[in-house]
Amino acid sequence: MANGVRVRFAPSPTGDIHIGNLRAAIHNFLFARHEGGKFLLRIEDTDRERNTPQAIASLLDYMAWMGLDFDEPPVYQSKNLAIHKEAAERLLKSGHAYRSTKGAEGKGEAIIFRLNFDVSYSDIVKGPLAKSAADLKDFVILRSDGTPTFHLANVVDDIRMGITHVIRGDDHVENTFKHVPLFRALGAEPPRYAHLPQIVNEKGRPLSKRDGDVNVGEFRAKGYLPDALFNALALCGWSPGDDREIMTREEMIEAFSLERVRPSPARFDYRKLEWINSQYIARMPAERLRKLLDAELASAGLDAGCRDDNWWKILLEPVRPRLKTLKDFVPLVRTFFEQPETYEPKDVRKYLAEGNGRRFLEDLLGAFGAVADWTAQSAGEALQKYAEGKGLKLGEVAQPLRVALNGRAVSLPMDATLFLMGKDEVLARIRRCLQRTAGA
RNA sequence: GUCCACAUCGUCUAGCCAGGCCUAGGACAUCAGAUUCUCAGUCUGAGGACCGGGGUUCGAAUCCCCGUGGGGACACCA
Repeated sequence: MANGVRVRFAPSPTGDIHIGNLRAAIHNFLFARHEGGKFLLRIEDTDRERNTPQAIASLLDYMAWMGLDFDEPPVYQSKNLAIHKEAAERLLKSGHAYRSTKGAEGKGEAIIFRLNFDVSYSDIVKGPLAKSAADLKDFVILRSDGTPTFHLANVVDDIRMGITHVIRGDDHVENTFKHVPLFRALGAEPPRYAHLPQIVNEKGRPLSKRDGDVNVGEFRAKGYLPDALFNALALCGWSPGDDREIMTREEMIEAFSLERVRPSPARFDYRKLEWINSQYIARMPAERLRKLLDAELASAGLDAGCRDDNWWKILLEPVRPRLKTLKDFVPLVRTFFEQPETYEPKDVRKYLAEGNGRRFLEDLLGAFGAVADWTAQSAGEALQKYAEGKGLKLGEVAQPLRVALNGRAVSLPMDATLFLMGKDEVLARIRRCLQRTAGA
């Protein structure tokens, strides 16, 4: 099924990947995989000042993080400079271009491509597009300093790489009227084009850095999973045509087609990404999740070294549905590593000062103390039995206990909390709370 | 200003190309109810859209025209 499809993602490495570009990369990837073709990477590193080695390393790192595996070694555009120049000279000889100093302000002669004829092409997502000679004008392909412009470099490299489909943002639609004739003048058949709609912000304008959260790095830092981001971005401008939204990569590959990409701009839905992320967390294998969460603890300076498999097993179940992102984890479990610094006054008043909360806590000291084998089940049962014995609803004792253990009336379910905290710690915290809130 | 596309719930979209199956489907978000030891989650339900105007047609969200709106492109940037 190798039908010769070759596509490329051609970012200029400026340190981080904008989600608009990332979406283009994803669609290129999906298309290549769907067609059984090749997905290539070309690093457009001709701007030497901005394109540092670290920027390139970070680009490669993000590609790997997203699982955007390319099929051939990356092509570095900066290495093709001589070839670009040679192409410009060939166009000069063939009469497609000419030398001129126009608009250069004394910089010397540049090579200009002659564009004085009608151009048309058929875009896979936008349909047939045409421009008449009157609306087109000659353009520079080789600057007076001998360096190629984007248009020349882009086209020459695409020819060299055997690119069959160019899938990119639709801010390039107009450029294509330059690129198509360039391909022909260089004796090559132009590739098929698919221009992806822009991703816009709240105001309908293209996403810019000022909007915040536009770079992959920011999403990674905020605890989003690469697969969730991939899924959300794949759905940006594209849909499988049925009602599926959460899809595995294989399902997306299977369903993907450029014909189904919408031509109109799309706002990126951050809330939906959040939801998608929570879905991925909910479905993720426990082993992987544990590894990721362990890293979260480490970066928060919390040592989980002494926690065993069972501890994690008990923890994961109630934690999963509470995570929208990985960053929600530490606040949920900090209480298992550190005593509460303060007791929420509102909760103290409601659950300890006003009712019989303090009495319950004192009783619980005994009830818990009597539990020999401390598990989530046994600790939970002790609590339940105590409540039943008093003719109380579980909540009536659970809430005061929450305040004593966590400093506030919100926590994971009590059975898990009791176990995860450990018997000694539970008893110690109850005593401490009784002391600190005495007379409150 | 010129040229080019675009326009369905608050948002992302299905439907449009091949007009009737659309009293316009799904998802996120919102609201309500249920479950419940808190918070989440889950389940059930509700509200919510074819930009406007003309045409074509027995019939238009779907085809055509005009208008409007927001956008893109007009560099010796990429």
